[in-house]
Amino acid sequence: MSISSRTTIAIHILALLAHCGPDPLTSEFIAGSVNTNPVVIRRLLARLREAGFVGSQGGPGGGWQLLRQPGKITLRDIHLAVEGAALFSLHSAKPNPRCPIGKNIQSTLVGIFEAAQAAMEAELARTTLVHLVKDIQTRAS
Amino acid sequence: MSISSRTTIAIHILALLAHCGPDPLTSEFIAGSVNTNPVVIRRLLARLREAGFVGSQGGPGGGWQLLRQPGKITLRDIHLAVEGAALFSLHSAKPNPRCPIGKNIQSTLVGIFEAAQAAMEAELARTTLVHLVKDIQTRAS
DNA sequence: GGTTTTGTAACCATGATGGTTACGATTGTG
DNA sequence: CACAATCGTAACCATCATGGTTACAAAACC
Repeated sequence: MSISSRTTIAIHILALLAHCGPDPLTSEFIAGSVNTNPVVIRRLLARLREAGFVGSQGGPGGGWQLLRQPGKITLRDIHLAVEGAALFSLHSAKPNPRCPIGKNIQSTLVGIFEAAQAAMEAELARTTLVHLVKDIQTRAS
Repeated sequence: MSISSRTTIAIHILALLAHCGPDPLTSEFIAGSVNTNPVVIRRLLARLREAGFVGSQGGPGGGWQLLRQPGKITLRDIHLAVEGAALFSLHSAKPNPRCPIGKNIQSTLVGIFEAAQAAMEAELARTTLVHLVKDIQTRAS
């Protein structure tokens, strides 16, 4: 399988917050842009709040605000905040320890997979929310 | 989510074929090393055969053989042969085209996600089956 | 007090995944 | 030719992640 849409939606949410300025946005408004249910948005925003990217405020006029400068949030940060697991899955059952390959393949693969994941994340780290929103606005014009 | 164990199992299978030399291995033997069901192995090997990495032979003494030199098969090749989809998923429903962010975020993200996937694959491409088997054998000693 | 909004639990439909059984087709051996 | 070994593949199932939905309590503001 592939990485779920959580990373995409989280990036969308934060890009919208960065684009729309300092006033709070409600989960319902954000859901209208993403085209999904507000609860899905709130679930994701809960993770982004744990990571310190956003804050929330209940009641009328409430909603969600960016807490950190969008130039200091990279797509890698967002991805890590909402997608916890390692990129590659190892064997579901432990391979045969009496086979020379089975006995040692996991410890060898782990290092390779971590390097591949790090390379992917480094590429995501090259784009900040400021870059992203500028790119999006460029396409809009 | 993360990448399924298909890539890991496929690498395991081909490493075993490279390690055990030219004689064919049966799916049952391979399943014993991977610790799973032979049908799971045959399903994966069917994809690897489509990619031209292995050939099969029925009947007694039959089984599976590497068709290409293990120094010319990289982990990237194996990954691509068994895991088809793009690494990142976009929105499941189309974002709101009347929102400036929603209207253009997908076309912007696609390029970024492809670059991230390419970086990950480039890292996998650094390891061939020969390298991998040597690393595994080094750990075994 | 009443409205708005968040916070979160609960439930569900869907799809991917991996395991299992089953059985036909092919191949080699005696 | 008969038989055993092996592949090829369909069918079914249990499990899990995902995302959508409803519901409702809690907090905040007017």
